[in-house]
Amino acid sequence: MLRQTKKERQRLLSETIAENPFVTDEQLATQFQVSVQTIRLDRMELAIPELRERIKDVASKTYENEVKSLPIDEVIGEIVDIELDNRALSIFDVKEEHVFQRNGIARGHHLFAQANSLAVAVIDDELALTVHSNITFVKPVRAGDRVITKAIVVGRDDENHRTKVELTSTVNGETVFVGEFDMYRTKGKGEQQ
Amino acid sequence: MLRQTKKERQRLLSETIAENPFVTDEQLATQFQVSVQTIRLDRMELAIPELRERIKDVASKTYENEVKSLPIDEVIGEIVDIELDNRALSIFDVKEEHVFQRNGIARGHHLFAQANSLAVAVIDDELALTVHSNITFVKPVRAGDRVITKAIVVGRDDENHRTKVELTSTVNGETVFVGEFDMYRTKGKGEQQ
DNA sequence: GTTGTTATTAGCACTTGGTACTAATATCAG
DNA sequence: CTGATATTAGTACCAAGTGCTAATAACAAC
Repeated sequence: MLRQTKKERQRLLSETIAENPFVTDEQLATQFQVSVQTIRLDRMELAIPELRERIKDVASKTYENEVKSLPIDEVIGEIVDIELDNRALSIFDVKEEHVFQRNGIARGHHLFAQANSLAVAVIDDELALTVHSNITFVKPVRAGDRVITKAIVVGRDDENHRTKVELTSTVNGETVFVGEFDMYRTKGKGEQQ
Repeated sequence: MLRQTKKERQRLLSETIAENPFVTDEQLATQFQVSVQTIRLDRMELAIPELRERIKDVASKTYENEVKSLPIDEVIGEIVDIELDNRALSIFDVKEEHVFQRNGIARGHHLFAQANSLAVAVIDDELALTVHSNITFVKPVRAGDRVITKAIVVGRDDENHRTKVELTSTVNGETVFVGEFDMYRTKGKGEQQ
């Protein structure tokens, strides 16, 4: 072969373009010391679109995201059972939009959101805020999984307006997430910040 | 004047392009019922670049803050500065949809999401997952607040694929959130490419 | 009405970064 | 040496423009 095998060049070409989609065929031709036509043949074989299309793709991806801001709304997960100041249960179906594209594992903050929502909901008070929490992601959760989260109120200190809630999330009976939440509540004694 | 004053058309033109930078002069000409040349004169007077430049701008904005371990679109808040495996900074503007209607205080999981996203992003690895975290909501955050979150990688244990990241969020210089995140990463020592 | 000014439209050459296609040449393997 | 594969060259064409000149059109003022 010449300077480099075709295969090797195409491998590097893919990488180069992935790293910097803004590169033109001409620049690539110079870089790999081949003709522009060769680069074009390579792109065709590798099904890599032309510069403008690549840029457009990058741009439209950003644009979609800027518009939608955040998909987390009111309560994450559906509360199916609740006994105020005692315990609560919610269900959250993990979908494609909740997972990392790269590895299909649910982003931690969605599991946290479900737990946090439930911790807030279980407090029988007008105002409940999370003050502190200690959480562990035990096992990866994937799209299609149904996460069942259980909140149990384990302690209450009205002196300091605090309530402690323990959260456990499971998928098919297996624990995937555990957390301890310290919640602030107004009721009990007076003021608020 | 004709159908519309020049001023009014140019005002709408700016708006239209701001809303959708992907529109061509021809489409604009049809929309405003004028010739393509008029649109071009308008763009020139308003100093609005051509379609391709606009798209390139949008694309490069995202690409500037390129993150190896994670496409930027999966991050809550905008990453404004990053030094992989060292530190990162993101900005998140709290809006009405992020707060409790009842008291106007931001829901904890939004702050967590920003912190968690940033903790994932700062890891220079293909796969980064939150394993454990200990967080404290120091002070309530409200709609309109601009939350600046800083992530600092404080420790790394490649034996166990773990990296510890410290997160601090501030609003107007005041700390509102702190957290310690234990992250899992695939690549251990010497496995960097 | 005629004149002046601004606004609009038309047309042409040229640019970038390509596609699509054909044809020639180079390189290597058996 | 021959055939397959790889590479290069060259042409016509496209989108979405820029830059330029020139012709109209619309309206306002005198």
